[in-house]
Amino acid sequence: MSPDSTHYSRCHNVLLNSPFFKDSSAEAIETLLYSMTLDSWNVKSFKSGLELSSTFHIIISGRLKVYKSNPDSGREHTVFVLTKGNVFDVLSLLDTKPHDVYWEALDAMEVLKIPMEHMRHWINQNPEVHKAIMYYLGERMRQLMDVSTDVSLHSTLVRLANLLLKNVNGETRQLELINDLPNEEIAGLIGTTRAVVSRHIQELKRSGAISVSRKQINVKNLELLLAVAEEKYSA
Amino acid sequence: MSPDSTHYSRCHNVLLNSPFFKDSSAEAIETLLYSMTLDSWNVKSFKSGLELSSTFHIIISGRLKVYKSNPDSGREHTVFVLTKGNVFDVLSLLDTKPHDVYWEALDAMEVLKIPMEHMRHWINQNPEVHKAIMYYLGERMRQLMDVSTDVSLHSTLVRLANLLLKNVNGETRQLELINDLPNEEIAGLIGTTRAVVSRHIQELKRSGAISVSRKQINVKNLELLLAVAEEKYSA
DNA sequence: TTCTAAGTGCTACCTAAGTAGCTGTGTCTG
DNA sequence: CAGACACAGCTACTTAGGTAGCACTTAGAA
Repeated sequence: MSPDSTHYSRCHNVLLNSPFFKDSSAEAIETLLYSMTLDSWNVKSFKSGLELSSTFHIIISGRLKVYKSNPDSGREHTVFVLTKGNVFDVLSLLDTKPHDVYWEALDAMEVLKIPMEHMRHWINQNPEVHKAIMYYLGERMRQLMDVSTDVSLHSTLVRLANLLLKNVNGETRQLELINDLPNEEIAGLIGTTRAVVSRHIQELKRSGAISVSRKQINVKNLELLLAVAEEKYSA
Repeated sequence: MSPDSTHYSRCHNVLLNSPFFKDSSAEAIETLLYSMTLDSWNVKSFKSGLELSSTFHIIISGRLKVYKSNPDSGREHTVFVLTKGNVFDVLSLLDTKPHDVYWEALDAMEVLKIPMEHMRHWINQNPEVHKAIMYYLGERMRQLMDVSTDVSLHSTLVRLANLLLKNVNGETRQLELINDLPNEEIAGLIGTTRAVVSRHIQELKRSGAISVSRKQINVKNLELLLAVAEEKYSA
């Protein structure tokens, strides 16, 4: 991407604010940006592990879900929702082992891409980024630990309440990142099915914790939602 | 630990073979070993996140389970079983955020310990280890991804079969790492309860896939077990 | 050796969660 | 503007998995 592209400053900004590039020098980032290409993906674009093992990506805009699926039952479980400044696939960067994870765009997206080998080379040239990368991996691992035990330790109602709490902005009380997702996607996020989510949303609505309109959940009573999440209140 | 300790060569060997120290020079490892202390832990020793955030550990012998628990229900879910050459807590190494995970020794253990700050300093002095650390983290993340979706995508029977398959030695057909664990611990590993594990073990026994004696499972029919794991056979 | 605790196997029961299917409604597209 | 989809809500039903409790066995400590 050339510095005189109309998108350049926007992309540059995303990189500067990305936790992944926290310790990178401005020069290093500019060098990197120079060898990257901006790409547009439609909503619901689908990628599998194989396709992404040879190209490294950085999200400029839009959301991407990372999920595993069981082809027999058709069930899906979303592990992450990645957004602006996040990178993928970080595992393919570390080694070349295969990886049975799928990716799907939740919105129309803009991504910067670069051949995996270029990225590895850039990292070797800029060893000061190792620290930020490890920090980034730590953050991801922390999230994964939570996801991994969530399903067996908590009921679906509690998981739903926790999902809402994790994504509600303390100030504005607005849902972020997972707003405007259909029930089906919410189900994937907490490892259950559409019907069950719908059922629990009704419960939370009836108890006054939330209000609902099409593809939109509003948190009405944060304390109540907290009580549900802590298994103190059974809705 | 001084080089003339009776345990020195054994510890030295573990470090040399640890994936975490793969890229470290012999000198660097010796320097590190010099400022570490060997400690013995009893079976069932229990540590919480707080205690381990200020000291870094390497396992010399014995197994350690890393788990999360729900104090209300008493349920536990084991995320990892760490063994010789593994290190903990790797997350506390990367940042200082708290971490609600628990550790418990499955056997009597020997661990090498060193203050977290010392370890961080040693890593800074030996940047060539960054690569091995990232690789190690990648491996852990891969495992976590599997754990995280396992519970919602597969039935307990399938998870049990998978657990056995993952830990069976292809050559000897012996269970490794998780052998001699009581049903209760196996339950924790697949995110369910003792009674359910017992039930499914009976099923697998009846179908001829495994044979069982006290705290011991033997794989009898690998193909059958594979069929169960792939949801082709319902036992 | 005896006694206790830990571990397993099993019965009977309960319920949260999953399945199937239908209706009405809002939204996008041709 | 019309038709097709996508989505939410709801009913009725099924079932895997969780709970409780007890008897028997084995291992290890006293």
